[in-house]
Parts: sequence; structure tokens; C-alpha cells
Amino acid sequence: MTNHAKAFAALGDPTRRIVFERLAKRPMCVGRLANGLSVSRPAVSQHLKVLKDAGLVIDKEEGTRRIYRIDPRGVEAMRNYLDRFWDRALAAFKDAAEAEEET
Amino acid sequence: MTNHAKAFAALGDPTRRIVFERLAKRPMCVGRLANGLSVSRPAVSQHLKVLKDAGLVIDKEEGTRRIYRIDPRGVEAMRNYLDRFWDRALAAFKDAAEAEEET
DNA sequence: TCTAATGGTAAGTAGTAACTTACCGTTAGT
DNA sequence: ACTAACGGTAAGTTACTACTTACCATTAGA
Repeated sequence: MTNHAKAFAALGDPTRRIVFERLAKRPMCVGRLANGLSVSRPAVSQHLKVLKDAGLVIDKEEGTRRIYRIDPRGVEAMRNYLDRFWDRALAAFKDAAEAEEET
Repeated sequence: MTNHAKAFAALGDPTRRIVFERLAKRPMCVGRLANGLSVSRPAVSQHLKVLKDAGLVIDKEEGTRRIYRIDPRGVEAMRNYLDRFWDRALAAFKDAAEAEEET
């Protein structure tokens, strides 16, 4: 499984997207992340593992706390992936338009 | 469920991503899409429905055929969503770096 | 009008994924 | 050293989703 494949699957889950968006606002430890979410702390840990494996977040130990933050490189990789298809899609649209004219 | 939420969930599935990537190369009818894929034609139809509902593809009837193509607007919407978090993540990184210096 | 081609939908199944509670290891402070 | 805080992991359950076959509606051509 390539990395951006994992990334799309990771952001496909609503709860995980909320975690991701909260981390986008500010880096946070797991307990604080779990507060305000409707799921348990272990669930958050599991989601963080998936996000980390997808290259979307990184973590840093600080005493007993573990601070998670977004990894911009993961986000950029997804952006680049989408860019490829955006370009292709635009080209296809252009071809279709030209074919239409030839009719 | 917002639209980009559906989009991420849609591209999270490997088979659906293959369908999406094949459509990126060229617009195609359902039967041709199903050829060369390891899943049945009805499965492809179901995937196309999900992709369409997510705003990632559009279809056009041509006789008995139904031609699917990528919708660049859907791709652009995802790109924009990611851009927001990319900016935020970079800002957070900058803040963290500055806080590090103050230590 | 009959037939073949195309593809969407219904119903059922099997595998996976998201969640829970319970448990354990590690670090900080007293 | 003992205790509390923090968080990762294991085990089990439930819900969902991707897939299959079977069926049906629509269109094109003979």
C-alpha cells in the first residue's frame, strides 16, 4: 500500500478527520484530544496510530505526555497526488471539448 | 456529510482509486472499466455511484452506453481542503520552531 | 417487434474496521 | 519507593462495506 493510499483511507473516517482537524488548529497531547470527542481515549490512540502510519501526523514525547502535530509533508503528498489527476482531468475535458467541435 | 468528506471516503478504497485513476487516463463506459479489473461489473457500478455522489466523476448517456469521466471540480475541492490544513500545519510548525528558540 | 447489449439495483454474505473495557508499562512528583 | 497521570495495546463485539449472483429496465439494430 503506497503512502497516499493510506492517507486517503485515513481521512476517509469522520472521527479521524475531526482528530486531524483539531491537530491542525494546534498540536495537542492525546488526553486533551480525547476531551471533547465522543469516543474513548483508546479509540483516539488507535486513530492516531493510523494517521501516523499514513504520514499525516508526527509525535514527540514530553514527559508522560505525547504531543501530536500534523506533518505538512503528508498533506503535501496528497496534494501532489491530486494535482496529477487534476491536470489529467482538465486535459481530458479539453480533448472532449475539441472532439465535440469536430462533430 | 460534507462533500469533501465523501470524497476522502471514496478515494480511501483501493478498488475505487483504481477506477478513478483509469478514468483519469481517459473517459470510459462501465463495461470497459470493468474489463481488466478483478471485480464484477455490478461492483464497478456501485463504486461509480459512490464516486459520483462524492462529486468526483460525472456521467453522460450515449445510447445504451454510459460514459464516465472525472469531474475536475471535485478534485479541486479536495485540493482546497488540503491547502487549508497545509497552511495551518506550516504555521504551527513555524510557531513550534520559534517556541523552541525561546527556550 | 424481437433480440442483444448495456448497466443500474436488490438481496445476501463475508471480511474488515471502529469502538468498548480491561490491562500494563513508563514517567513525574512527593 | 510509592502513587498518580498518561497513553499504548489486547481482546471482544457490533456495524458497516465491498463483493457476489440474480434480476430488470432501457436502447439499438435487424
